[in-house]
Amino acid sequence: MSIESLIHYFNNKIDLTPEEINFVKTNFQARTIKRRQFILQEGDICKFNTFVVEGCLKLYKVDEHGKEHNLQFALEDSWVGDLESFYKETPSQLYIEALEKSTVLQITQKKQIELYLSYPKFDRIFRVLAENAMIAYQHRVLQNISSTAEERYTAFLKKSPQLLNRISNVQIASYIGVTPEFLSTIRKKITLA
Amino acid sequence: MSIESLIHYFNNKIDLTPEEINFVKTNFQARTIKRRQFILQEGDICKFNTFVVEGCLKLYKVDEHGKEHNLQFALEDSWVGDLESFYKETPSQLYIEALEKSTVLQITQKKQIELYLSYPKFDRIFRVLAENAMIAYQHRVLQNISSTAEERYTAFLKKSPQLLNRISNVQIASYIGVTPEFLSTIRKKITLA
DNA sequence: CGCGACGTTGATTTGCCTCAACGATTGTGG
DNA sequence: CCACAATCGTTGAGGCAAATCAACGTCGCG
Repeated sequence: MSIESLIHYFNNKIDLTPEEINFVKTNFQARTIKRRQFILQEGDICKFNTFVVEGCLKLYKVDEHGKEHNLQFALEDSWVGDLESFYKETPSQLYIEALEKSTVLQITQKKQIELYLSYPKFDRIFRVLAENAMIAYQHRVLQNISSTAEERYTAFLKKSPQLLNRISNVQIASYIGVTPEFLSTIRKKITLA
Repeated sequence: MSIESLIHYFNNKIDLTPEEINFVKTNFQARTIKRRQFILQEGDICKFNTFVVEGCLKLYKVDEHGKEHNLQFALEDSWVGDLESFYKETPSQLYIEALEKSTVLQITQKKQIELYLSYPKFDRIFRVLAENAMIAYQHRVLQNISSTAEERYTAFLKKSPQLLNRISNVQIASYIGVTPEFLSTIRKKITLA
């Protein structure tokens, strides 16, 4: 059962009581997502907070010219969602789409709030998660401001070498903020050097 | 007393008990910072989480060419610190410097942890703060990837018009990720249009 | 008063984009 | 399971947004 991996994930951070385990088991819903299937589209309200058990999804925005800009790749044991839309119940500006066939566990906003109110331990767990995500985005802002595309690409490779085999260069280009064509010239330059 | 503004700030989110108020009063330390004074420098461990009562500070990085890149302006009723360095007790890569004479309230890492352990309410408060900060940085990453410098500047003006009178264009340029020279040509173009 | 930070302008350079084209992979429907 | 379509990765020519470098007047602060 995929729910076991979520229990295991939480226990790795702070041990859960039987009662908490029970709440998690009854309020997270398993779901399988096909490749190219969406679990969130622009204009929709983000109904779920999503934990990835297996597979890979991307969180991205489509700009006014129709171009996609990747904010996040969500792999095994990570969370994905548009938190702003999720908590405030406002229309999302983002998309979440599966890059591979994936299995996920989802909780509704109501139940997520109930989780916090009933078991404050989860305030702590999700506080730490949010802090770490914030720190990661800070690094990314600094990198976008201060580094060249080549530096961003090599930093990406260093930080996420596992993704190289799983994700196309088109997706990586969109994540680091360059066109696929220019990423190609970067890659050529690197292999020559 | 400046501590009252912090109590008020917390009460605006979730009402504090007398005991919690007492903990806050005894564990946050007031401090005044002169203009151009640092409360964090690269290489140091970030010893404090800082609440700004009055004034304005900037959080920034200096790159290998000696250029500054602003991550955050911290005004009244906001928090500033290098959370990564603060929690992990690792050397910081960032600077925090006062842009104006400021008064702040600071808590040490030990006491911040104690705050969470003794009063889980603060896990919730800081979870929400971290989530909101994360969302703001997501927007900034998307903007850096998908918008021109002119769009970033007008978005900045729209979101933070109060800052125009308080902060030099050099600082704003560093925040939106352009050179002061180019910001100047952007501003000229806008006033003409 | 004088010095350093600021804001601006202009000339030149460069990093990256756009558009177009092509072979190689991948995926999929019949 | 094959054939065709779609996506991917690459290359090249040309163009634009923004950086760099240099210079200069202004202002606020010490």
